[in-house]
Amino acid sequence: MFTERFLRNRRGVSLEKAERVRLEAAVSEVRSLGARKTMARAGEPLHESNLLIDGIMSRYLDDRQGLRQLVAIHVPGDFLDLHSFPLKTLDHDVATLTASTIAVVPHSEIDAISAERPALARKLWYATLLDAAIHRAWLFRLGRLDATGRIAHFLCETNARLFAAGLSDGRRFALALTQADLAEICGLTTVHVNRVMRQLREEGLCVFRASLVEIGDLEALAARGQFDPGYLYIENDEPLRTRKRPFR
Amino acid sequence: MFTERFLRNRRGVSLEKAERVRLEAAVSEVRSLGARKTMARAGEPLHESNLLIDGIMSRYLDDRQGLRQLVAIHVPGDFLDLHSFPLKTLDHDVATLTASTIAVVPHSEIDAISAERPALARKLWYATLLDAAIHRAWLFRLGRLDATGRIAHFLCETNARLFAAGLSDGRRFALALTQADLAEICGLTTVHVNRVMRQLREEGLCVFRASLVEIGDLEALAARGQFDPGYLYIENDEPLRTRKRPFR
DNA sequence: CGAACGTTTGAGATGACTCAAGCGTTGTGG
DNA sequence: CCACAACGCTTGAGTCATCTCAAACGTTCG
Repeated sequence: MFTERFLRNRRGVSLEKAERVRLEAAVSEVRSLGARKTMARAGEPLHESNLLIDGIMSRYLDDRQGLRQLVAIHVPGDFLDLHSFPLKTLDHDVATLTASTIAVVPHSEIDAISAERPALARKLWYATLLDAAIHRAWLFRLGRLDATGRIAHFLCETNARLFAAGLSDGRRFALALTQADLAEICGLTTVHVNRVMRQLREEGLCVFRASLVEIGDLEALAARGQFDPGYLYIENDEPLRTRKRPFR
Repeated sequence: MFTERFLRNRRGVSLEKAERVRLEAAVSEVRSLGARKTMARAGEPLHESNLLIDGIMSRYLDDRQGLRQLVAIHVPGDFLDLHSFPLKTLDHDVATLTASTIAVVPHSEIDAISAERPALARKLWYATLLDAAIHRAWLFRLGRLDATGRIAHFLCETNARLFAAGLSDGRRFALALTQADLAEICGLTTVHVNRVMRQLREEGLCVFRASLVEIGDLEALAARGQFDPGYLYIENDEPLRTRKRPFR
């Protein structure tokens, strides 16, 4: 039940019944966190990892003026900071964006799992590498796309991830982020995010209002953000696939 | 001998003698590759991973106009595309930048290792998460730093990584990249990279000429790029540490 | 009702880009 | 051994995307 969305709809790693039972048994506690709360800080030694059950969380790095760069967001089903199991400490901070519920898994349990069940351990490894693949897509976004492309790419990605988790129908989903959050994700200013959102709205590509994203033209939005869902390793991703179109 | 530099000087994961022997035994072949050769393409099913022994390699994503964004570079000691073991296919291309030598490790061997030696398997996992930590630093670089900061940050990072591998004295190292490579790494144009390099040279922070990087003022360079080596998990990183200074 | 927060819009500044051209070095074939 | 092509580096001039600063408006919540 806690693990219902974990690795859901990912190619080649569907969890067997026994594995799911084992993972459920590893949960020591369920916690609720308010919106905008820090959960872990860079450098702290950690002894547990957390499965996100509900809510949106973020991982970020601060610059020397106190501005943030988000390096990841997490949606329900993600195994948060599983990275801290091999690494022991994190290189970044983790915080909630919206109010969230997490299932706590002590590292000692993951230890036990990796000795008992190499196949399940490999699926946990896979989950962390999916995060790395998403990091790479974010690098592409920041390095090669203009402001409109970055927002378009992010919205397509989030649509796809929520679709895999069963939280988007492929066109429409709840997302309680502010324009300032989008700015910290896309390396832009809030003001400019606002102008881009207006443009996307006026062109009919996407409307983001009252914590609801409605994609008007997925094909055009994906083209604008040069988005291809391949890196998310989603099984049955037909509703997300679009014809590749030339840029602009 | 192939694994001499693998995880060298990383906190908490020094390889035991027996582990090193096991890993050496897993190498099926050693290959040489010329400069600028593609080694693996996105989407291809892979059945082996490679330990980089000598040379510089890159991982990149193409945009729709054929421009590249590099998402990682690899230096000797890195386990290239170990990601492909859990993921089966990669989401990006891998290519040499300079002529390189690699030790091939079949996935079947990694499979055997993860059943036989959970502790060593966890060190392999750790190595892939180090890549992810570096991705996050690159995200910070692209999202929050200006052109000069990006180049400064990249040069500090590369200095630190080569230092860990025993290939930099902490101030001076060989690096056979072109300004066009730096542009693809930092999300800039070649022309602008050239202007930034001149500026760094004129300010005495760093000279990059004839495939040799000489850092004139590491403290100032690190401050300019807001670089802190923590995310590289390097043991005995004193020569790399600098006082944190306000930006600019 | 007022404070806090998020969104929206305008005007002007600027960092990085584009286009264009020249220079130096290296490697190769005649 | 020279000529020339290929490549990488360098510089200039003009343009444009995004930022900064500033202010106003709407909504929510206590």
